[in-house]
Amino acid sequence: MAESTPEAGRSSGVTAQQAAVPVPGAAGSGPISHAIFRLARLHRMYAGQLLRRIGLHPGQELVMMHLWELGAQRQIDLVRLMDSDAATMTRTVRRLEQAGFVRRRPSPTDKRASLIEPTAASHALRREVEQVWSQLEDISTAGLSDGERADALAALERLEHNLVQAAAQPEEPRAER
Amino acid sequence: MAESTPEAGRSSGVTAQQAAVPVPGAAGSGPISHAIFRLARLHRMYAGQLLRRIGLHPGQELVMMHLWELGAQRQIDLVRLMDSDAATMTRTVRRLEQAGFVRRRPSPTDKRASLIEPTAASHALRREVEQVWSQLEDISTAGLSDGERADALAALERLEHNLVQAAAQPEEPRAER
DNA sequence: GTGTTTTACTTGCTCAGACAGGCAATGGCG
DNA sequence: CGCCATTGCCTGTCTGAGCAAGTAAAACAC
Repeated sequence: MAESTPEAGRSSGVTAQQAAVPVPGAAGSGPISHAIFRLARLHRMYAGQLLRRIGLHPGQELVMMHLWELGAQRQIDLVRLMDSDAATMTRTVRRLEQAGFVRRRPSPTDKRASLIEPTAASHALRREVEQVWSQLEDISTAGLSDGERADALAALERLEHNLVQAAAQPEEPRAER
Repeated sequence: MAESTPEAGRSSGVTAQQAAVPVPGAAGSGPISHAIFRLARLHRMYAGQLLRRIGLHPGQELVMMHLWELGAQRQIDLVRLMDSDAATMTRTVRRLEQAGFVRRRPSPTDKRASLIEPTAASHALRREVEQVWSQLEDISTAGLSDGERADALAALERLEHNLVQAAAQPEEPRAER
């Protein structure tokens, strides 16, 4: 009785089969929501695998990309760019610093802030990170025509827009609207 | 110089503005991938907020939904259903047990395994969890026609399918096959 | 000047998630 | 029967992430 999925084999690394049908009945109540959940899970998992190969943890690559692109930034700037958390950024920067990818420099104008800048050693990573991103994009959009990609992107952004809107209005403030 | 986003305001709770434009240049290299990332982030954040109100952490609701629907399950079954991790499941079940939502019962046939079953107290949660899911679905798909929802769902599943496929074949092993 | 508020950052807690290691029960095979 | 690989579960460790609280500097008051 308990054995429902006879093919459920490997449990580590890249499990593919189950990810396709994780929640049997719950999918009925919220198909889109659930699809977002599954897609996010897979995407995150895949990105994590690719990033680990180059010595980064998920999230760290975003910090590095911003730094490479914009140059030295304060932590609060990184927080706002990534819509992250100040506490998380403190620790992420510290780990990137320990890994030798970033360096801290006191801000010349603000003693509270420190400027985070990428080290020379980190530049070797840049290519690899960009490769990971393009690889992830290729995998995700494999077999899609340009039109289909545009449609998919539009759909994703539409959903995102809805959530952003909802986040802006915590609870429908008025019945009419 | 460091002040690039003048409107960047609140930093706690539901930040909406930045989420719409988090990665300026990186979005160019991987628009779909990045849209998935942003959507996942928002969706996760919103689900987390709704779940916290009913006393659950993200992920716990999935365990409970499976238990409500399928009845007592071994941990390994839950792991496979959710495509989760055995270690994570150990701790999640322990916390749900401490919260009084599940109970452990030794398996009659396998001394290694224990059966996890929802408590009577947990049934009160079921409605709330289902409400959270439908609320999340409503928010995500607000203003979408039936056709648009179907399109969005298809797009999400198409992307998911691609990632599942890619996960099944770690690195293109052979050109033919 | 002094006082208050805001800002930048840090630390503490708790959670999920991934990985590695380990332990005990299971089940197959000679 | 006994050996041995597998299975189910647990612990330790590391990561991101969220929330709460605290510190120090800055900015803005008066």
